Amino acid sequence: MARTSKKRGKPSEPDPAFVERLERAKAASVAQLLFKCARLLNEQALARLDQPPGAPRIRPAHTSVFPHLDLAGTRLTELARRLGISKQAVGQLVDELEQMQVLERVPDPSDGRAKLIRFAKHSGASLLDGLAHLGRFEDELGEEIGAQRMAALHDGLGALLAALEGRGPS
Amino acid sequence: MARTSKKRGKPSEPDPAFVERLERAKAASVAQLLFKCARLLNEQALARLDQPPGAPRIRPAHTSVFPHLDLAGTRLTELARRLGISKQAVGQLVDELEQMQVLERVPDPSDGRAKLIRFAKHSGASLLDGLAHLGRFEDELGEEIGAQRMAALHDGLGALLAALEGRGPS
DNA sequence: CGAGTTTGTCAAGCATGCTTGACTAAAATT
DNA sequence: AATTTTAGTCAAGCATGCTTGACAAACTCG
Repeated sequence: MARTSKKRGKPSEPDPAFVERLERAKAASVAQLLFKCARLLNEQALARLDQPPGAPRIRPAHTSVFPHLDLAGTRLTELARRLGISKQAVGQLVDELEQMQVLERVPDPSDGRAKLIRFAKHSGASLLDGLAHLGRFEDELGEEIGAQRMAALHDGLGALLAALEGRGPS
Repeated sequence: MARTSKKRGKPSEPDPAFVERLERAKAASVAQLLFKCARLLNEQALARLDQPPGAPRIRPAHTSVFPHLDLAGTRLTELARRLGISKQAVGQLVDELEQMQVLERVPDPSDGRAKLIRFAKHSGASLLDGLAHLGRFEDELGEEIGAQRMAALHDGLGALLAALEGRGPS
């Protein structure tokens, strides 16, 4: 970092309007924080599960499914609608989670075409235990940064999400 | 939702411990909010630029570079270090941004090997203007959810990021 | 019953955002 | 001067998380 270099005459680059635009471009601070946090949070949360390296692992995309699952079971199409992605994409996620015995598909008694997707109530589902453990992770972080801040974060994110959903997709 | 199905004797599935684990697994609320917000924010922010469909576009990964750029220019290796990714990955991002005339590479006068990466002060850089416009997007969202909440969000995310960075990579 | 819709699946493909490995040229170290 | 380190690049590859298209079986409606 030995910036012993030259600055002859001019003080580098004065250009004021340029610098302003530039600072603007750099200033996506909340968005940047959001990204980094999301990335790190996912990363570390999943690292906690320390799953076998070779076998199919639970990946970030999988976790997004859980909050949309009803206890009684939810249809694939409904899941796709809630997640805002294609049925096929959900199907793949469910396939993998089923293989890991985290979820299970049962035929919908009220519709022969449909299947209900729900948590497997399989006793050996240690992965599900691991997932539950992830809730703890959040609690820990809450302790670390303070419950109040965590609550504010929850509130702010909720509002932000509402604002975002309110504009984009229309 | 017409749950006309069978419930003989038992009220569905009483299994209390199971349900608790399950709710835990579903309860990654802050993390889920974080993800959705990050995704939507990126999506909508970039949609604002409405760039030509055929040509190389600015993608989410690009924007993560800007906050780490010094005005005087920053070396690729330093950028890679700050971003926590490989030099090659940064190189590719810079390549693309250079092609779009958003950034430029200039030889580092103090080191013949190195190049300084900085914003192109090219007059026709309408893309940079567009990027600056993204700052406005955040401001707008701030107005929508309230400046106070936005500040709380900023604070909370900062703390969360610090907590996350403090544990993981060690 | 027959037309049309809906549910889930099979298959293939693609954009993104990285990675690792090998290499050149310039600098620093000895 | 010889060796080692550092800066950047070239090339290839891969995991992730989707997509679109086509389809069979089951349901709904006329």
